[in-house]
Amino acid sequence: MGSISRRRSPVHKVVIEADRCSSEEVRKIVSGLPFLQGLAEADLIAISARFRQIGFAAGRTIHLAGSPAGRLSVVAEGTVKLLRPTLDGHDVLIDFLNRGEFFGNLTGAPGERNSESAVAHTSVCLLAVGVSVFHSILERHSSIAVRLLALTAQRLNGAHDMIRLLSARPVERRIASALLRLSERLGQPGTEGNLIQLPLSRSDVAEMVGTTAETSSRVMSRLEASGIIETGRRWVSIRDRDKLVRAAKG
Amino acid sequence: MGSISRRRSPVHKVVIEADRCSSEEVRKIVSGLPFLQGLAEADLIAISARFRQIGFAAGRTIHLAGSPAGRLSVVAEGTVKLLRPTLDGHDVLIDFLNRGEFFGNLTGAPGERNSESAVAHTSVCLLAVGVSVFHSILERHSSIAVRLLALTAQRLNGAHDMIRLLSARPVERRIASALLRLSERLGQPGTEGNLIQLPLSRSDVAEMVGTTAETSSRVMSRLEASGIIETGRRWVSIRDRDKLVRAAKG
DNA sequence: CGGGGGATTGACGTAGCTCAACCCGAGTGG
DNA sequence: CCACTCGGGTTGAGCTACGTCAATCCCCCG
Repeated sequence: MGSISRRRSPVHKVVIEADRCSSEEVRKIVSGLPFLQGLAEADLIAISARFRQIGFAAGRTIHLAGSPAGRLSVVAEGTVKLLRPTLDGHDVLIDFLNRGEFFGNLTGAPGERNSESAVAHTSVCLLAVGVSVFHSILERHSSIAVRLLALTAQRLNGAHDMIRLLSARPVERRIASALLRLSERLGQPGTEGNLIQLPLSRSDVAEMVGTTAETSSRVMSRLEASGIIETGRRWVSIRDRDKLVRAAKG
Repeated sequence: MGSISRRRSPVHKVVIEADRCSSEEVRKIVSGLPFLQGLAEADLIAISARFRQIGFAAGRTIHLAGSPAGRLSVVAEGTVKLLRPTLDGHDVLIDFLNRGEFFGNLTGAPGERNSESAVAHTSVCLLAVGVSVFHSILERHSSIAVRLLALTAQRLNGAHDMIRLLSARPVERRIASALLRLSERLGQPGTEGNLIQLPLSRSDVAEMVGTTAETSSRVMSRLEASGIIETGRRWVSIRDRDKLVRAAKG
């Protein structure tokens, strides 16, 4: 069936030198941010100037849960993952954030603490502002708060979706739902179905749906054997969305 | 051990006639809303006037997931539960909302749809505004958006906590965590430890942590036998928080 | 070429889902 | 005020999904 044996990961690889993003596009990215739409050109330029860029190599920790939330960060390039530590030590993978999505201190309130750890899943470039600066921006341009509110409500919605997903009981249902969710958020239609644009290991999936890497491997092998997905080392592509939806229902 | 045999539920019972809340306190409640703090007296009064009160008897559906999100509602009295329908039909209990908490269309954007069903868990009194009115309030008093943003960020935080909780694996851990969460949000210190101020059945707990009513019953019996909680028909009280925390760790 | 991280696969034991019977307490209607 | 009913809770007996431990393989990268 089809051409399964694609050797290399089809996921586009993000490479950024350790401490720099490509400088030229910063302004463009900032201006393109969803929560800054509708501002006057002059304001946009002023605001852009307040963001600093920071790069992280894949795997580096951006900040730890519990640390003081000193800034708001926006993903300019690459993927960040948010992890929340459990009471018994290890981490739960809460979400992946891609270009344009933000994390850290959303409200501009001083004294907050990060409630999750942020880790560079690929190498990433971030645009960041300190809380106090961000707070003053919010005060000045209140329309931003309205837009941020909408985006945060959307994120809340996504989190509730995750909660729903996690209460499904046969693990296969959880995994199928998780893959659907990811492919909706990050999927790119291509020749071979819908590739999830993100390096995604079995353990990543496991940490997302609350199971073990072994079980996740078994389930995904099964899904692949049924022609529902196509997968390799750290990548997954949806081959038959309808069947995947059916698997998510049970 | 102690006086287990408390016959009647110690949870304070909310009774409201079917279609009305006690009218007098509406203004007071609206003025006390966290996201309206700091407004001028005159504005507060004007805004209060836009809220209408609606009562629901326990068990009635306030709105269904998928229906047009025509208003923002605030809980004035009683408890509302939010349910999200799963792909295979039944519902997942996402959260309980008590006095002062809001649900529905947070952003004032027209055309949105409710992403979860809201059900009166006890009899409730709601204060509601239509989206368009709410939108105009937001436009006019932008500080409200900033506060709403903070509250929504907090809710997002709570949802992420729920996600973490749900990935814990022995069911006992999930249930212990869920009870802790509830008691932090709703607990009231009393003679017999920390009572969760909310009618809470075994199935409620089950729907929250993604298990069955039977298992939840077994686990809670075990917890009671170990002197960790005290529980009866639709109520739960924490007797030994430390041990409960230990149970949540595993 | 060697090392390491990702993935697969097997064997085994148990947590917990399912089905089912049963009890109890609280409303409700006569 | 009693009887009935119904929803909530408990408990038991299987059966299986899946967690655990362990061995092996295979890319990828240095």
